[in-house]
Amino acid sequence: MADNSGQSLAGIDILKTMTPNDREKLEQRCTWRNVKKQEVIVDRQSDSSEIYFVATGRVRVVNFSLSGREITFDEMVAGQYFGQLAALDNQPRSANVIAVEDSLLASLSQEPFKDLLLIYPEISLQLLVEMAQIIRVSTDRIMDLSTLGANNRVLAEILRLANENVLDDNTAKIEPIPIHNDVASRVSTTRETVARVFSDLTKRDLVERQGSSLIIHDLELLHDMVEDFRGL
Amino acid sequence: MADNSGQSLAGIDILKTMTPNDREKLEQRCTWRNVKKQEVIVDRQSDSSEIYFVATGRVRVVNFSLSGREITFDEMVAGQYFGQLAALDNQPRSANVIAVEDSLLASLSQEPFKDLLLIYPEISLQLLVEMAQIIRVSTDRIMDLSTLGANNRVLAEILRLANENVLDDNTAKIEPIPIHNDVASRVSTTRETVARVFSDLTKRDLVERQGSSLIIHDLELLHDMVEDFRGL
DNA sequence: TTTCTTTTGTGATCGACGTCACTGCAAACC
DNA sequence: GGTTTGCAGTGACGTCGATCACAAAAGAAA
Repeated sequence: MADNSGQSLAGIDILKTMTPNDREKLEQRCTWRNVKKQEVIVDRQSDSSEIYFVATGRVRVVNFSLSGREITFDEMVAGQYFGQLAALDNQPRSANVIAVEDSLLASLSQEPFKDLLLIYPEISLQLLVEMAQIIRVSTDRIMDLSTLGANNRVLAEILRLANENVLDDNTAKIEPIPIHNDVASRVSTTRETVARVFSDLTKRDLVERQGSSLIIHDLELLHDMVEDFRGL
Repeated sequence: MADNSGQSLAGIDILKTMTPNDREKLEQRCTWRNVKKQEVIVDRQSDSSEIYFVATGRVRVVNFSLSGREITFDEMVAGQYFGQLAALDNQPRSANVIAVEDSLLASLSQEPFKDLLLIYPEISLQLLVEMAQIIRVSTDRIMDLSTLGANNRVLAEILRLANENVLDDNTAKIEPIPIHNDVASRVSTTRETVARVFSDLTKRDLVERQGSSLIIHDLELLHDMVEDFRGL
């Protein structure tokens, strides 16, 4: 007996312009799949080409070097999608996607996806805008990797996290404190380096641990620290 | 008296599905501009939002760190386009674009460009595919920067150049020999490092200079050298 | 030719950071 | 309770490659 609970695309942002009717039809055409934490959803170099919608949960887009080093590209949460590259150009998958939480996914084959783009030009346009954003983020990351040292990339990442939750004008809260290893894999360094930066910031009272969250005391100073190093 | 010679969009690949009639109308709506070698065409952080088509010539997409280090992202030649990110999402320019040769450019404002996308869904689709390719290249570059040392990134770049002009199965020709500084700026290292790698390869007879071109003697071995280092 | 300018080749130095190797916690599980 | 597993913190060491500093070629221009 199939459990159809929650198999809705209503929460998928990029599909929001669809008529409820069309959306229900699309729900039928999708393959629904529950994945467990840690489960591999798509494998780099494989030649599948569906696009996936995240109904619930959270997935991570990562690659590994042959030496086993993990490089994180992005995380998609409920309402978002991934796998659009192969769905568009039919080339092998450019990265792995792994569930970081138990998740419910809907996958749609390449052909109906492309049909959808032709029927709904607004979806094409939104997809273009969101892919433009991905390119911008990648560009920034390439700049960071090319011009900043490992310590400063960690600082820059802390700054990015802090800016998502600014308190008053010069302090911010990061919650929960991210796992060092995850930070390392997002800025291409080692967990040791991340640990050293955190511990240095704490010693200099720029940052303070409060339970499960991290308070940044001087956002501007942190910003200047990154900028200065960019300049040197 | 305006010189309209060559002001045609006929050679622009992404516009090839347009009717000749529509294309001529589009040519009228474009702003045409001759730029000289070295001239700056778009400036990072500026808030212009046109898309540019390269009628003739060659341009380079680059950024600079505050310290003056140059990072090259891409080069567009006659028939290609650039500036689509800002045209799509209206955010500030993500990079600078500089002419590397005297070039003839057509620029089209955001609004008529977006209209074009709605009238010609095929253009939207091709744009999506080409932006997917940009993301793939960026992803690979992030992987290279994260997992390879500077020397091996240079090797990887030589390999990429070599694969564009393979002779028999295991040798290739690179012509003209690229300027070390340009290579350095494409793989985020210094010209000194590039010079050392080239001179090392020459000493080991893996590579040979013949006039203005570079012969790669053992493509496979070169490939393995990069792979090995990826693995370590 | 001579004189600039651009590009290349190479040695010496030195600091950042990846790696290895432990220790110390804390949470989870039996 | 004890034991296991995952995460965090920190020292010691070695090395890769950026930087500085010239010198030599090779083109361009005069």
